Amino acid sequence: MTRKQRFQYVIDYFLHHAPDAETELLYDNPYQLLVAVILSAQCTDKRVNMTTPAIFEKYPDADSLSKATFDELFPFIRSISYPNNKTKHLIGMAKMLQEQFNGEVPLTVEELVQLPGVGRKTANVITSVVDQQPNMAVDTHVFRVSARIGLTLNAKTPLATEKQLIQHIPKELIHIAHHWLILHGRYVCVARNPKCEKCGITAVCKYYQKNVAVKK
DNA sequence: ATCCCGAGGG
DNA sequence: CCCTCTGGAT
Repeated sequence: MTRKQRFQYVIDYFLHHAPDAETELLYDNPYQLLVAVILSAQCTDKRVNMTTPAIFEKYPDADSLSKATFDELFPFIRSISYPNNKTKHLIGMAKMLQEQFNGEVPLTVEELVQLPGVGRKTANVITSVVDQQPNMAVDTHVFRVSARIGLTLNAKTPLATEKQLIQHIPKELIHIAHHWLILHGRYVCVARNPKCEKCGITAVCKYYQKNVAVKK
Protein backbone atom coordinates (compact mmCIF):
# COMPACT_ATOMS: atom_id res chain seq x y z
CA MET A 1 0.00 0.00 0.00
CA THR A 2 1.33 3.40 -0.95
CA ARG A 3 1.30 6.34 1.41
CA LYS A 4 -1.22 8.11 -0.77
CA GLN A 5 -3.54 5.12 -0.56
CA ARG A 6 -3.14 5.03 3.21
CA PHE A 7 -4.15 8.67 3.55
CA GLN A 8 -7.07 8.14 1.19
CA TYR A 9 -8.30 5.14 3.17
CA VAL A 10 -8.10 6.97 6.49
CA ILE A 11 -9.78 10.11 5.12
CA ASP A 12 -12.59 8.09 3.54
CA TYR A 13 -13.12 6.18 6.78
CA PHE A 14 -13.46 9.26 8.95
CA LEU A 15 -15.51 11.17 6.37
CA HIS A 16 -18.00 8.34 6.65
CA HIS A 17 -17.79 7.61 10.38
CA ALA A 18 -17.11 11.05 11.91
CA PRO A 19 -18.35 13.69 9.45
CA ASP A 20 -19.20 16.09 12.28
CA ALA A 21 -16.09 15.75 14.45
CA GLU A 22 -15.40 18.88 16.46
CA THR A 23 -13.68 20.04 19.63
CA GLU A 24 -15.01 18.88 22.98
CA LEU A 25 -13.92 22.06 24.71
CA LEU A 26 -16.83 24.21 25.88
CA TYR A 27 -16.84 27.69 24.35
CA ASP A 28 -19.18 30.29 22.87
CA ASN A 29 -16.77 32.68 21.17
CA PRO A 30 -13.10 33.00 20.11
CA TYR A 31 -12.09 34.54 23.44
CA GLN A 32 -13.53 31.59 25.37
CA LEU A 33 -11.91 29.09 23.00
CA LEU A 34 -8.55 30.79 23.42
CA VAL A 35 -8.80 30.62 27.20
CA ALA A 36 -9.86 26.96 27.08
CA VAL A 37 -7.05 25.92 24.73
CA ILE A 38 -4.41 27.69 26.83
CA LEU A 39 -5.70 25.81 29.87
CA SER A 40 -5.72 22.49 28.01
CA ALA A 41 -1.94 22.01 27.97
CA GLN A 42 -1.10 18.62 29.50
CA CYS A 43 -4.65 18.37 30.84
CA THR A 44 -7.76 16.54 29.69
CA ASP A 45 -10.54 18.51 27.99
CA LYS A 46 -12.95 17.11 30.54
CA ARG A 47 -11.06 18.75 33.38
CA VAL A 48 -10.75 22.02 31.49
CA ASN A 49 -14.51 22.02 30.97
CA MET A 50 -15.00 21.67 34.72
CA THR A 51 -13.23 24.98 35.32
CA THR A 52 -14.05 27.25 32.38
CA PRO A 53 -17.76 28.01 33.03
CA ALA A 54 -16.90 29.79 36.29
CA ILE A 55 -14.02 31.62 34.64
CA PHE A 56 -16.21 32.78 31.74
CA GLU A 57 -18.86 33.99 34.15
CA LYS A 58 -16.49 36.11 36.20
CA TYR A 59 -14.30 37.13 33.24
CA PRO A 60 -16.62 37.27 30.21
CA ASP A 61 -14.16 39.10 27.94
CA ALA A 62 -10.55 40.16 27.53
CA ASP A 63 -11.22 43.47 29.28
CA SER A 64 -12.38 41.88 32.53
CA LEU A 65 -9.69 39.19 32.43
CA SER A 66 -6.96 41.77 31.82
CA LYS A 67 -7.92 43.45 35.08
CA ALA A 68 -7.81 40.25 37.15
CA THR A 69 -5.09 39.83 39.72
CA PHE A 70 -3.07 36.65 40.08
CA ASP A 71 -4.63 35.86 43.45
CA GLU A 72 -8.15 36.35 42.10
CA LEU A 73 -7.71 34.08 39.09
CA PHE A 74 -5.45 31.41 40.57
CA PRO A 75 -8.16 29.56 42.56
CA PHE A 76 -10.09 28.84 39.34
CA ILE A 77 -7.04 27.19 37.81
CA ARG A 78 -5.55 25.57 40.85
CA SER A 79 -6.62 22.02 40.09
CA ILE A 80 -5.25 22.03 36.53
CA SER A 81 -1.71 21.31 35.38
CA TYR A 82 0.71 24.19 35.68
CA PRO A 83 -1.66 26.59 37.48
CA ASN A 84 1.04 29.20 38.13
CA ASN A 85 2.07 29.45 34.50
CA LYS A 86 -1.48 29.36 33.20
CA THR A 87 -2.71 32.06 35.57
CA LYS A 88 0.10 34.37 34.49
CA HIS A 89 -0.40 33.49 30.83
CA LEU A 90 -4.14 34.17 30.86
CA ILE A 91 -3.79 37.62 32.44
CA GLY A 92 -0.86 38.52 30.19
CA MET A 93 -2.74 37.25 27.15
CA ALA A 94 -5.80 39.34 28.01
CA LYS A 95 -3.69 42.43 28.57
CA MET A 96 -2.05 42.06 25.16
CA LEU A 97 -5.45 41.55 23.54
CA GLN A 98 -6.55 44.84 25.08
CA GLU A 99 -3.39 46.76 24.28
CA GLN A 100 -2.60 45.50 20.80
CA PHE A 101 -5.70 43.86 19.34
CA ASN A 102 -8.64 46.03 20.48
CA GLY A 103 -9.76 43.30 22.85
CA GLU A 104 -10.43 40.91 19.95
CA VAL A 105 -8.74 37.57 19.26
CA PRO A 106 -6.54 37.91 16.15
CA LEU A 107 -7.00 35.17 13.55
CA THR A 108 -3.53 34.75 12.15
CA VAL A 109 -0.94 32.33 13.50
CA GLU A 110 1.71 35.06 13.40
CA GLU A 111 -0.30 37.35 15.67
CA LEU A 112 -1.58 34.63 17.97
CA VAL A 113 1.84 33.24 18.84
CA GLN A 114 2.83 36.66 20.17
CA LEU A 115 0.33 36.22 22.99
CA PRO A 116 1.65 34.86 26.31
CA GLY A 117 0.82 31.18 26.69
CA VAL A 118 0.05 30.77 23.00
CA GLY A 119 2.40 28.60 20.97
CA ARG A 120 2.12 27.10 17.52
CA LYS A 121 -0.28 24.36 18.53
CA THR A 122 -2.75 26.73 20.20
CA ALA A 123 -2.54 29.21 17.31
CA ASN A 124 -3.30 26.41 14.86
CA VAL A 125 -6.30 25.32 16.92
CA ILE A 126 -7.78 28.83 17.06
CA THR A 127 -7.34 29.61 13.36
CA SER A 128 -8.61 26.22 12.20
CA VAL A 129 -11.59 25.99 14.55
CA VAL A 130 -12.74 29.62 14.42
CA ASP A 131 -11.87 30.38 10.81
CA GLN A 132 -11.49 26.96 9.13
CA GLN A 133 -7.96 27.89 8.06
CA PRO A 134 -6.00 24.88 6.73
CA ASN A 135 -3.73 24.68 9.77
CA MET A 136 -3.00 21.41 11.56
CA ALA A 137 -2.57 21.61 15.32
CA VAL A 138 -0.39 18.72 16.45
CA ASP A 139 -0.91 17.69 20.04
CA THR A 140 0.07 14.48 21.77
CA HIS A 141 -2.83 12.57 20.18
CA VAL A 142 -2.28 13.76 16.62
CA PHE A 143 1.43 13.06 16.97
CA ARG A 144 0.96 9.52 18.31
CA VAL A 145 -1.91 8.44 16.06
CA SER A 146 -0.28 9.75 12.90
CA ALA A 147 2.90 7.86 13.68
CA ARG A 148 1.12 4.60 14.54
CA ILE A 149 -1.05 4.52 11.46
CA GLY A 150 1.84 5.47 9.21
CA LEU A 151 0.50 8.84 8.09
CA THR A 152 3.81 10.29 9.21
CA LEU A 153 7.18 8.74 8.41
CA ASN A 154 9.93 9.20 10.98
CA ALA A 155 8.45 12.45 12.26
CA LYS A 156 10.27 13.26 15.49
CA THR A 157 8.75 16.64 16.28
CA PRO A 158 5.22 18.08 16.20
CA LEU A 159 6.34 20.47 13.47
CA ALA A 160 7.50 17.60 11.28
CA THR A 161 4.17 15.86 11.83
CA GLU A 162 2.32 19.06 10.97
CA LYS A 163 4.18 19.50 7.69
CA GLN A 164 3.69 15.90 6.59
CA LEU A 165 -0.04 15.92 7.37
CA ILE A 166 -0.66 19.24 5.61
CA GLN A 167 1.18 17.94 2.57
CA HIS A 168 -1.03 14.88 2.23
CA ILE A 169 -4.49 16.04 3.34
CA PRO A 170 -6.72 18.14 1.06
CA LYS A 171 -6.85 21.74 2.26
CA GLU A 172 -10.56 21.80 2.88
CA LEU A 173 -10.33 18.73 5.15
CA ILE A 174 -7.36 19.73 7.30
CA HIS A 175 -9.39 21.46 10.01
CA ILE A 176 -11.68 18.48 10.50
CA ALA A 177 -8.89 15.93 10.09
CA HIS A 178 -7.35 17.47 13.20
CA HIS A 179 -10.42 16.47 15.18
CA TRP A 180 -10.56 13.02 13.62
CA LEU A 181 -7.07 12.30 14.87
CA ILE A 182 -7.66 13.89 18.28
CA LEU A 183 -10.84 11.97 18.99
CA HIS A 184 -9.46 8.71 17.63
CA GLY A 185 -6.45 9.12 19.89
CA ARG A 186 -8.56 9.97 22.91
CA TYR A 187 -11.04 7.12 22.71
CA VAL A 188 -9.56 4.36 20.54
CA CYS A 189 -5.88 4.77 19.74
CA VAL A 190 -4.99 5.64 23.35
CA ALA A 191 -1.38 5.91 24.47
CA ARG A 192 -1.32 2.81 26.66
CA ASN A 193 -2.85 -0.40 25.34
CA PRO A 194 -4.59 1.01 22.27
CA LYS A 195 -8.06 -0.44 21.70
CA CYS A 196 -7.33 -1.99 18.34
CA GLU A 197 -10.40 -4.23 18.64
CA LYS A 198 -12.53 -1.08 18.44
CA CYS A 199 -10.55 0.47 15.60
CA GLY A 200 -11.98 0.65 12.09
CA ILE A 201 -8.73 1.33 10.28
CA THR A 202 -6.51 -1.53 11.40
CA ALA A 203 -6.41 -2.70 7.79
CA VAL A 204 -4.00 0.12 6.99
CA CYS A 205 -2.39 0.60 10.42
CA LYS A 206 1.33 -0.05 10.67
CA TYR A 207 1.18 -0.36 14.46
CA TYR A 208 -1.58 -2.98 14.26
CA GLN A 209 0.16 -4.98 11.60
CA LYS A 210 3.44 -4.96 13.47
CA ASN A 211 2.28 -5.38 17.07
CA VAL A 212 -1.15 -6.99 17.04
CA ALA A 213 -1.93 -8.88 13.84
CA VAL A 214 1.18 -11.06 13.99
CA LYS A 215 0.22 -12.41 17.41
CA LYS A 216 -3.04 -13.87 16.20
C1' DA B 1 4.49 5.00 36.90
C1' DT B 2 2.29 7.18 32.93
C1' DC B 3 -0.63 10.22 30.60
C1' DC B 4 -3.50 14.50 29.50
C1' DC B 5 -5.47 19.02 22.78
C1' DG B 6 2.21 22.64 25.54
C1' DA B 7 4.78 26.81 26.31
C1' DG B 8 8.83 29.27 27.67
C1' DG B 9 13.42 29.48 28.62
C1' DG B 10 18.26 27.91 28.54
C1' DC C 1 18.41 20.03 21.56
C1' DC C 2 17.27 20.03 26.66
C1' DC C 3 14.72 21.30 31.05
C1' DT C 4 10.95 23.02 34.10
C1' DC C 5 6.30 23.97 35.21
C1' DT C 6 2.79 20.72 38.02
C1' DG C 7 -2.48 18.41 39.35
C1' DG C 8 -5.61 14.81 38.75
C1' DA C 9 -6.95 10.32 36.72
C1' DT C 10 -5.83 5.57 35.74
